[in-house]
Amino acid sequence: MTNIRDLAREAHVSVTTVSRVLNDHPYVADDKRQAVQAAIQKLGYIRNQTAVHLSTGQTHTIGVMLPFVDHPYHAAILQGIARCAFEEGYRFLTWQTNYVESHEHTVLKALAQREVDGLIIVSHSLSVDEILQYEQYGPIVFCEYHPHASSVYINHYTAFQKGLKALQSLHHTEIGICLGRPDSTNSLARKQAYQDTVSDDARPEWIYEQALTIEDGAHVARAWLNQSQRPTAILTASDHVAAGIILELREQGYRIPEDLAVIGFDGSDLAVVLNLTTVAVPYETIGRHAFSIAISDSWQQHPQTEIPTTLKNGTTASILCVK
Amino acid sequence: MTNIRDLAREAHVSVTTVSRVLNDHPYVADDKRQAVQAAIQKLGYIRNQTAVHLSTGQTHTIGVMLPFVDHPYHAAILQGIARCAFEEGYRFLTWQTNYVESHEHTVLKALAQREVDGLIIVSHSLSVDEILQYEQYGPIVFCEYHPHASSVYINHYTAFQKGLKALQSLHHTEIGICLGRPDSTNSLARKQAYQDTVSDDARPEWIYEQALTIEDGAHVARAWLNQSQRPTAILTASDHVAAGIILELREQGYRIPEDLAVIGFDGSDLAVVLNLTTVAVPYETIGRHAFSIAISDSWQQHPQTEIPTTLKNGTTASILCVK
DNA sequence: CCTTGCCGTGAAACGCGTTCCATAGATTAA
DNA sequence: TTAATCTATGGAACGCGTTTCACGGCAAGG
Repeated sequence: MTNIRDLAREAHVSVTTVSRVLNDHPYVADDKRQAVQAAIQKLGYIRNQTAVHLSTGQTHTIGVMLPFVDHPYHAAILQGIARCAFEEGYRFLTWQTNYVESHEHTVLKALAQREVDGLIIVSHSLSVDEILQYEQYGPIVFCEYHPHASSVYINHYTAFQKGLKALQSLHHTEIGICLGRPDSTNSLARKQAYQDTVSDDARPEWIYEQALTIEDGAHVARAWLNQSQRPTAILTASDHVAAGIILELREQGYRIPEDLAVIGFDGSDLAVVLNLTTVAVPYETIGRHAFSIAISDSWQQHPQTEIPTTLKNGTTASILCVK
Repeated sequence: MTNIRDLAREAHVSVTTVSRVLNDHPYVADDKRQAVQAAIQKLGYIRNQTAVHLSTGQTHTIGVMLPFVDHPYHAAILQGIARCAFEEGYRFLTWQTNYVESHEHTVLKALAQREVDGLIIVSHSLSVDEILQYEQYGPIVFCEYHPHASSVYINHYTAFQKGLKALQSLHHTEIGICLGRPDSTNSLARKQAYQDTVSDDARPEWIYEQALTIEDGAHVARAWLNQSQRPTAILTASDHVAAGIILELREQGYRIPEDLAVIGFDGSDLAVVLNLTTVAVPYETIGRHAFSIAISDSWQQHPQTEIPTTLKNGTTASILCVK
């Protein structure tokens, strides 16, 4: 493997000059520049990026921590990160943690070990304080709302409220909700929105937890079927869950939305094919913003960027469109 | 930032000994080992991975080239790679190329520049020969069949044939197919399977190309509607396209499968919610295999690993299940 | 004519962990 | 008892690009 010292010898210049040519530094005479370029051609030189990384102390790489890469919601954020990273000449490393804390620590350590210049945390189970201890090693940007950290987020409180109010405007008073991991930041905000919005009508047995997948949705549907007092509408925290509920109930001969109105969350392809009413979230935008904060200096101010959501009409909340 | 020389000074040993402690080398006396560990604690030393990479000439990182990260099919492969990478203590970098050749070159250059130890190519538009020129810099594993390269693949010919034969066994003789990028390796194999399997009934106007997304599926449906001679069944190359066709036709008042039988491809969530008959592909398995080949020495023999597919019954090819 | 200041160039240090090689005492095999 | 190993340890080179600093030359400002 030829290196810049070989080039310097070949071109009869110093390594400094070679480095200048490589980095387009202006203070190089034309003849020397050409001599170096000729040497590069002749010896087939290829720059060793690892050496650059060590020398500059930067890897031009951002790490992404997320529980699963194959959930459409995460994939869409990755998409945004990927786009932005490419444009900026950055790379990104993805770590799938499955919400295992030791795995999350591995990721944080990678920042400390300077494997990456910064970290984007899509979702996590470690406490924010614990994570923020690593901020001394580089920027950490959350894709969730955290008041004392850089965060790009959607307001799950108002987003959920949007869904609930839509159901109320369709004269539903008996409304249930589905949540994912019950103690996650997002779930807490959603639960709060539920309690505040339906207030007197809020019922603990109408809060279905641990609902993340299509199968979980089917479980929810069966739980609903077994209840003596059933809500007439359910707002879910993901299109997958909404899909599971709808499929299971249709299977059992129930009609959507006549027997149960359902609203999804995400605005995924599933919502398109099932014509779900859903709270659409621009995940790609979240990824883009998170990335650009991670590579700028602005992260030090812990900027808060709220990304708006929109209610997208389908036919699962009401045959008539929700206005 | 403290480094191993600081540690050596603090612990009154040589840097070599420090390095040995860090790497669990046996030839270190217990007292020295403890002295070093104490120094690590005291000075808060954190290993600089970049220096390790430069020194060892390995990055413990594999690059993944794919056109889009948010397609479920690619996300599932990534999932497999992510799992395997984590288990092996490797990292992976994802590059989204959008099938742009210059972007693909960027990825290949990264291998040459030793940013990654190897490359997994999920899908590409550059020629295989061009890509293989970079094999001198490290392993390159394809997730498609290429006889002269390491590849982990599903046999698109037999997989497609499976779908076609299922339709034939349902007494369809007028069968159309949807393809993605018409000249991709996969499409060529599929086209061949089509021509061989339906032979006399193959019709160029029943080969719908450039069909990749749900919307593309809707286009196909409209094209089908406008044809005077229509196939009675369509085998698609992705569940998205199948979904698009079905939704558009249902919208127009047609019935699936009575008016048109449809079979998808991938075995994605869409297939689940629409109860699609589909050719299920274990993408995660592909990712796992590709990764383990990339980090072993076996790639040099250009191993060929075929991953089997299965036909999954739904209700879009026949009300009765396909046997 | 002298002082700034910019241009062009190179030696050497730097970032930092790994590893080859030499050294020396302690064992074990012969 | 001697030769051959094994254990333990350190110096120094290595991987390789970047950057600081110093220096000579030359043009513009005063």
